[in-house]
Amino acid sequence: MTKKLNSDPVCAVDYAFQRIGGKYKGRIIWYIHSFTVLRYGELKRSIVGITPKMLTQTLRELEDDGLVNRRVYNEVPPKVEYTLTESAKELIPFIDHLREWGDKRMGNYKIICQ
Amino acid sequence: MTKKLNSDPVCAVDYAFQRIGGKYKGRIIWYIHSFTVLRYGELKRSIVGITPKMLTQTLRELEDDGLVNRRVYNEVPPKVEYTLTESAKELIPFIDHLREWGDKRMGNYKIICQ
DNA sequence: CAGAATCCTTTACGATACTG
DNA sequence: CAGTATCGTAAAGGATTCTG
Repeated sequence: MTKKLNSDPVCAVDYAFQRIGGKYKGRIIWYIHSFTVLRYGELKRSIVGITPKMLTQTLRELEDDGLVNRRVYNEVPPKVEYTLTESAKELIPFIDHLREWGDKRMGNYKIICQ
Repeated sequence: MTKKLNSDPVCAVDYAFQRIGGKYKGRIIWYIHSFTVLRYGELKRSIVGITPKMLTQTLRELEDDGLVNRRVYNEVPPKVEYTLTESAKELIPFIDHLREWGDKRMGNYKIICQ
């Protein structure tokens, strides 16, 4: 199973934050957007330090919420590609805004991302 | 003490989400923005179900992160007002966009907020 | 390669009572 | 009114091992 239900959202802001909150969701969406399409292993290498469990779990939640598409190729070795849905793409301009906002204020933390 | 350090953000997106994540931050920012200025008790009544502990803790984190101003009047009974900083105001278009996005997709949950 | 399974730790959050 | 303090629960996240 993917995850416990979040507590019911009490408003749209709340609802939205529940979908894209969590430790990795913002980054995952941003990375997939940056590369248009990413395989599981590529994501794994991009999100430094994430465990396979968390990556899978987070991707499933995003899929369940209609934010990412999961495409499985029937090959050996296996190949799975992740892309953003149209719904998720609507979020990009403002995740970008958020990124700039964060960038301006990060100061010390200057580990590069993306 | 207000809170444990979040794990170090690894990029600007991450950094930003850490500042405005959590169960109540989005809503608190949104409410203060809607009313321009809110007292502690008014916030308490707006954020239905929040405990004083969580409200205080969340407000302190927002203050520490430079997102809200806390103004204390030296009166009896006490009076404390919260407003958004310029930095937080930059986030409003983003949160508004997010709110619209959430609103479009909420479906069932139609408890009104604001 | 792309994960699933299991177990465990940490952190967020909640209930309740009290105070200047 | 605007908080603190203490204690407890639940959810999020991590480590490690295994598999089709």
